[in-house]
Amino acid sequence: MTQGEPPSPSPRSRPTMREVAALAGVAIKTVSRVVNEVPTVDPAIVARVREAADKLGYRPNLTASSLRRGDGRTATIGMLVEDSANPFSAALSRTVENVARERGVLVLVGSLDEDPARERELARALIDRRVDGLVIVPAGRDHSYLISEQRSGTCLVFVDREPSLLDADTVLSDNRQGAVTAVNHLLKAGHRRIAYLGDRATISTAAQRFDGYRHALEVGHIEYDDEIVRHTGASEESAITATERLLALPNPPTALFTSQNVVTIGAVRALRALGLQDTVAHVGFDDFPLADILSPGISVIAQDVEQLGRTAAEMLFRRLDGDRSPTRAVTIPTRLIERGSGEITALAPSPRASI
Amino acid sequence: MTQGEPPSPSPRSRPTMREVAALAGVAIKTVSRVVNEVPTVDPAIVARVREAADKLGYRPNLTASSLRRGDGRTATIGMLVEDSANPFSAALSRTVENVARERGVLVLVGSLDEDPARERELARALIDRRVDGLVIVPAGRDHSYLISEQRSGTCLVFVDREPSLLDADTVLSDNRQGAVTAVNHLLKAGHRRIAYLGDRATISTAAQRFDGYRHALEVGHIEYDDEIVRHTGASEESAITATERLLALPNPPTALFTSQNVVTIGAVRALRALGLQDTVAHVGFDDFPLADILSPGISVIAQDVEQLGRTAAEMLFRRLDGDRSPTRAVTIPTRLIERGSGEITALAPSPRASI
DNA sequence: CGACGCTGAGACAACGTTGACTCGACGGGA
DNA sequence: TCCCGTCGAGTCAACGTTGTCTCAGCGTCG
Repeated sequence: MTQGEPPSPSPRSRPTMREVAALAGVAIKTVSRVVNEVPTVDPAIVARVREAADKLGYRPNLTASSLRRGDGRTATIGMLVEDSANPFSAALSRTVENVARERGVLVLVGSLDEDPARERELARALIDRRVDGLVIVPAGRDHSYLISEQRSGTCLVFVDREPSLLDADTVLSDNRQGAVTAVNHLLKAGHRRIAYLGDRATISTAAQRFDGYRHALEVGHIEYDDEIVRHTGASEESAITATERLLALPNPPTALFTSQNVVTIGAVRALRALGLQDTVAHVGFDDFPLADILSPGISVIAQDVEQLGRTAAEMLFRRLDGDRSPTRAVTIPTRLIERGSGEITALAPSPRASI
Repeated sequence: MTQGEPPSPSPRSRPTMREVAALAGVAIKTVSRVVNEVPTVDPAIVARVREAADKLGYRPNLTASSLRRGDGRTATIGMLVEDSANPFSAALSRTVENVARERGVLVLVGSLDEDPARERELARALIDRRVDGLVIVPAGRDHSYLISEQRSGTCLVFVDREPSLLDADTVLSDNRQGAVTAVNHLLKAGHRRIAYLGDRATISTAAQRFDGYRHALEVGHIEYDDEIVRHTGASEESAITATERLLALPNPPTALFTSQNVVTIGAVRALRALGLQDTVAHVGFDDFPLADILSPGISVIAQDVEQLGRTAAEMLFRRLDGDRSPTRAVTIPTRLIERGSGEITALAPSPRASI
């Protein structure tokens, strides 16, 4: 296990402009000008300063620089997601990172795990580090604590879920319409008994998707039945249990609409464990990796995560560039991807149902 | 699309200690003491300062604070991964985030996309922001550019891949042994013609896994055959193509060892497209979500990502806490997970092979 | 009763950098 | 030839905070 020598016998501290200036025989300010590529410096001096900087391994201190600079910008933004290891959050933050990269901006990422207290803590921690702006997939239902920060000039953009008690730019998927599309798709395949399985109803996206579900049923003249509706949390286990219970009902659903990717995966597992994956139709909200490779492939309402992230990041940077227009709420359309599971047609009433 | 009113008519700047001090009628230093919870302040004054701070929405400026403080710590670390949207990278950075969280440290994440130039740029960008330390999954093969940074006191820990031309703490999976286990598993099922499909051989993990592959063959007295070895990049497309070509050979392999998760997924797709998923045995290196739910389930050599990330983060923080012991290289064992695809036994020479 | 220690708060400088200003040298036009 | 504008480099202070020192007030003890 042991490898090398002590990493650094004397961890001498980082060289500063002062030292570079001394070595190059110029004033600190001249070093500053060279570092910032101010064009009015004699090329010979530029060369001398560069040489001295390289020799010392000088790296500018952006922390000090942003403190002194007029705009106080740190070229860093914060991103708060539900869980950076979850594919949706990961794809979202990666997109934001890509947009930020184009501008030399780095991203501080924090995971909230659906904990409103953690949201506040992390938002504060980011603000204390003076990030230029924040992209937030909120966990909480009260964002008034951000009002003063917003007023102090921190730009905020909400993605995937809307802010509450706060006026801020927002980018959402068209959750309601997506759910309507999903349910209509199942109705078209002849299903009349379509279960809803989703995240906790306090989460705004879940609520919107549920609303779409109910709306589509209503338009389709299907009576709403509480018994086949489950607002489980976003955990595979609870989704599995809920699915098992639904299908064990005396009058079980012939189709499932699952409104979140973890829930969808739980349902997929449960259906396979019961051997019902080719019997019970299933459409999930949110695409997920390998959904196409299962048999049957899982039909989903795919969110355009790339578009969500890119739009949010671009809105943020537009604000940072001085855009003072009224806040906007942008809706990104979703798309039905047919892969098989959603195209299973309704059976004649099952034996169980006819008992 | 349009929503609210202008977000902030006058984006007045953030309150400072000076303003809090003025409002509370005390000296700036006293505010500092209250903020830092120095116990020698009169409770009445503490209350007055707190009130003033709340009223103004004061938030300390960690940027300024870390500049002035003796240790210059920013309570921020950097994490460079291959692609934060890839499940392996995402899980790794999430683990690091969790460890950091316990200490109130935030994580700046950057994706390298296997680009050594980007590695250098991002490492520099992080250092310029004076992160306390760096956890790196390197893309490049020369890390000497970090020597001076290391000497200047920036702590570095490498994960998943080792540093080159630099002595630094390292946490690796036991890649060679994992590959040996995979190949042995296939040998045990009777396979004698086992293809290797992996990432570019310049990547150290890929090289180690390839080495394990060769070693296991040698020990098993199987002659190495260049024809069934492909060092494709880590893209699904190239893995699909490579798999197709391998199986179209006059003497095709009866088993596949894929040495990286994206490559594994590509191979899985290709096998299914060819209808060979129940015929050709397959073990992949790296677990991936839903590997268990496919049919057959994909047998894998699972890395203990949690352990990798946690160990790396803990090593980093130990250094930050002043550990000056020699650098260490820790190896994390891997684990074979049997799910079906790796347990397919060798067939009698296929018709094609006997032509 | 006076010197002394202690406690709690303020004054001041400094962290590394940059904005605003200054100053010397040089060149061109009157 | 002289003055003024220009250009390039330097001086100084300040960003928001904290380490160090100072100092006033008070209680205590010989």
